[in-house]
Amino acid sequence: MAQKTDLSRLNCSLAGALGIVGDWWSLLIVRDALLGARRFAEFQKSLGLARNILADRLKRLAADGVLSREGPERRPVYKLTEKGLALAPALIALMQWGDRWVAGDRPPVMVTDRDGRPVDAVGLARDSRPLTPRDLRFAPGVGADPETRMFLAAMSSRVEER
Amino acid sequence: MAQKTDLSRLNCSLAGALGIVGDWWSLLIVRDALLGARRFAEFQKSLGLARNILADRLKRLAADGVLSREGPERRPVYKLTEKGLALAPALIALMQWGDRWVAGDRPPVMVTDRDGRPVDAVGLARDSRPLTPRDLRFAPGVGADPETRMFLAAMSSRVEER
DNA sequence: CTGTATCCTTAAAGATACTG
DNA sequence: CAGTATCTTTAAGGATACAG
Repeated sequence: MAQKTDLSRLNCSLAGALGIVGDWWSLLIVRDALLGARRFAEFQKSLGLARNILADRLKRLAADGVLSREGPERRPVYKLTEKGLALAPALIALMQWGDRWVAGDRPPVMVTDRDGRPVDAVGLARDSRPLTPRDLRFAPGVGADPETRMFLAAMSSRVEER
Repeated sequence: MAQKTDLSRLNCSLAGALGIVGDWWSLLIVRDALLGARRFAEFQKSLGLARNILADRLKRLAADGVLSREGPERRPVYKLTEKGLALAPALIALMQWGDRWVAGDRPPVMVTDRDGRPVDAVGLARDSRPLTPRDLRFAPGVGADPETRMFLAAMSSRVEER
């Protein structure tokens, strides 16, 4: 969509993440891979997207190191890399949000451990003590540019009213 | 982008979530709101997107109950609702993934508690015991349709090889 | 300041035919 | 089976002018 805007200029790791999995299909492909999908046809059938789009996304995700492409050239198998697996917490958190706020507490998919026991709600913590979103504060990190510092400084004064 | 595909047909809470915050700007707007942004001009300056796009996104996020629009008609203030605040774990998780895998451990923004101490990495757990992504399993939930059940059944046999 | 209204560009998505 | 190659459509996004 006329997206010439380069999100990377935003000096924000969220924007960086969205640059890789921020389109409408990539995260769903990662989801399917997490569920066990391996082959082109499996993703295609599950998601119902056009073949050329799927081919493009698989290529990009592999180029970005999220998926690996293994096996025979003619019939390859896609697997999540460590980088791709590391998306699981974010992905599950988003799924849980959808369960609660979109699906009305009627989850289509239940996420469990190896023994079939439901996982906890993904939450925020500091030294393992739970934190609410209102407890959050933000400060410039080592990668902050001057603009980010300005913005955070301007915002910090009123974060309390949240 | 020629997106006629209705993600909601996917019977998946992740798709449902992406239907609301799955475009390139919405999550970044939520991020800014979490950081303390309140006004139209603040979002616009921070993100640098076109005014009409921002207006559209704010409208949609408000319609979806993620933001509330308060105060004077002429100079309203946007705040996160509970539903919007509930996105924080997913948003922070994605930001942390970007910190680690995109920004190369040079986070532009540091997330802390009220006392300025960094929050924990958002992770998966079951009864407060940490879980790795490879520990995850999936089963049909109460909202699963027949197609989802079929897919999960087909995938479950090989989730072990992950 | 906070939008709305237009116009324009472009890239994303879909459909489909073809190939090794 | 797993793509590639084309072609077309359309909606997202940008720019800008205008308005309350």
